[in-house]
Amino acid sequence: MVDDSQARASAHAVLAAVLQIRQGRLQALLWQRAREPFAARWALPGGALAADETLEESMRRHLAEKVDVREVAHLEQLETRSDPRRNPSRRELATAFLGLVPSGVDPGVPADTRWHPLDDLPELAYDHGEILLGARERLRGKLSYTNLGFALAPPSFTLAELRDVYSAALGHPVGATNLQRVLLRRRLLEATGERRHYGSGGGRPATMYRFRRTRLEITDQFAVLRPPTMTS
Amino acid sequence: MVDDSQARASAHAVLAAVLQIRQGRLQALLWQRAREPFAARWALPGGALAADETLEESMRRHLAEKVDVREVAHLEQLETRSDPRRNPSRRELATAFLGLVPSGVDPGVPADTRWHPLDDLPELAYDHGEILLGARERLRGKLSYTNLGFALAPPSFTLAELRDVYSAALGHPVGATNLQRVLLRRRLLEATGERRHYGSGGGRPATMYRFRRTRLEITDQFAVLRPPTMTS
DNA sequence: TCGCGTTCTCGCCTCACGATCGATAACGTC
DNA sequence: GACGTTATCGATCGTGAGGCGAGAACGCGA
Repeated sequence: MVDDSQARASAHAVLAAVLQIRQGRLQALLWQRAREPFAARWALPGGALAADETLEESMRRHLAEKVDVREVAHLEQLETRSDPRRNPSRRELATAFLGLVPSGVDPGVPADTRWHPLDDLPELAYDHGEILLGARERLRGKLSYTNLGFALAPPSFTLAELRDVYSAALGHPVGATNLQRVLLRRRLLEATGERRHYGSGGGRPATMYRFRRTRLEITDQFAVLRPPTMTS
Repeated sequence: MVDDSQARASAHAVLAAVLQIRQGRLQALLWQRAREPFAARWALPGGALAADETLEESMRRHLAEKVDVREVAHLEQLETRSDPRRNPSRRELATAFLGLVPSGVDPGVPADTRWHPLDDLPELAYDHGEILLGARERLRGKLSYTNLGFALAPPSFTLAELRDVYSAALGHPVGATNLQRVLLRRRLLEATGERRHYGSGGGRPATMYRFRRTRLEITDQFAVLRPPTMTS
């Protein structure tokens, strides 16, 4: 155990914005505080950094108390918050993370923990509200120029399902036709060979796809000022 | 003063990758360590976080020891490094920053401090080499979809000069024609009304431009999966 | 003053890519 | 087997980036 003076002095916390598409909406994992400060307010999962771990190790350790960490398909560091007054009781830095859980799974969570849609949030503890909105912006940006979709989509899916995932995450309608062409041209998707129905009624069965790679990759060099086209 | 146990326990540092285009090359501000560990190695400017300041305030305070901070046109937080072994002498977290100095000015620096081209670096202390390369990647990305060029370019410039700035920062040739069209279409540049010569000999004088805004702005919504075009 | 080299500026063309729409394919259901 | 439903694909359009070359605007020297 660390003694109290060390714990107070080191005071570095990790916080996760864990996001998942649930019921067609982008939702975040929050838990309700029991004690002061901010008793009864909702907060991001997290906790104190220990002496011998990296920030990411610490984040996974604390997340494990709330969800099955194996369900988290992507974890990435965001901003480190440092306002001396962000925690009223004591000076504390906090490094935020973005965690993504694929759609479809429903990890068991403790009694004090619940999913909340990002477009209908309660008031949050500390600066967690800002962190959450920042995490959503990061997600939206990276969905467009990386293969990050793999972390939100189920292991395999029809294009209609994938369209709904992207649409919920981005917050605006997305054309399925276009989504297919873009992701196929970038070679992000491959057909599994199976087919399945989307809705209840009949109709042509959709071919199922999966993401080829499940690690983050940059897939779109930014348009402007690209190096001279070297056509092979 | 903080006592030793607190200083050891809190051990959070800030580090800046300060970049500028000098002699047509992207260069970083480094200082040469006098003491162990890593004596005689080159290192990023920075220092310890104090108890009552934010990370950015701390970063500006420490930077002031190396350069005139008023010359730093942009300062933005990067990754927080947390490997327990990154500092061999003691556990220390470090939050990295990206700082940009406009081309043209030559801030006075202390005797132990010098500019080094990023494509010809010495071996650096700690993990500062990785930080520096990460900072360059961030810069290159943001140059393409924001107005960040303002922080590297002089207050006013010809298009040929601006092309050289972008070319040095991006590491590949950039067409002046195209650069003009892109930046004008995005309304990032405006003509100052003056004209000036670029090289030594004669030639048509170039019109001078400046950036309209000197705060970071996103200027290019990512291409993919854009919301439906709402033509006004 | 008149050419001449130099540098910048602008317009035209091409190409790649996103967006949209309509036609066709592949099912369930009655 | 006809019909509604859903998925898929191709054709087309618009837009923006890249490339090239003609002309514009200078300095300089004969």
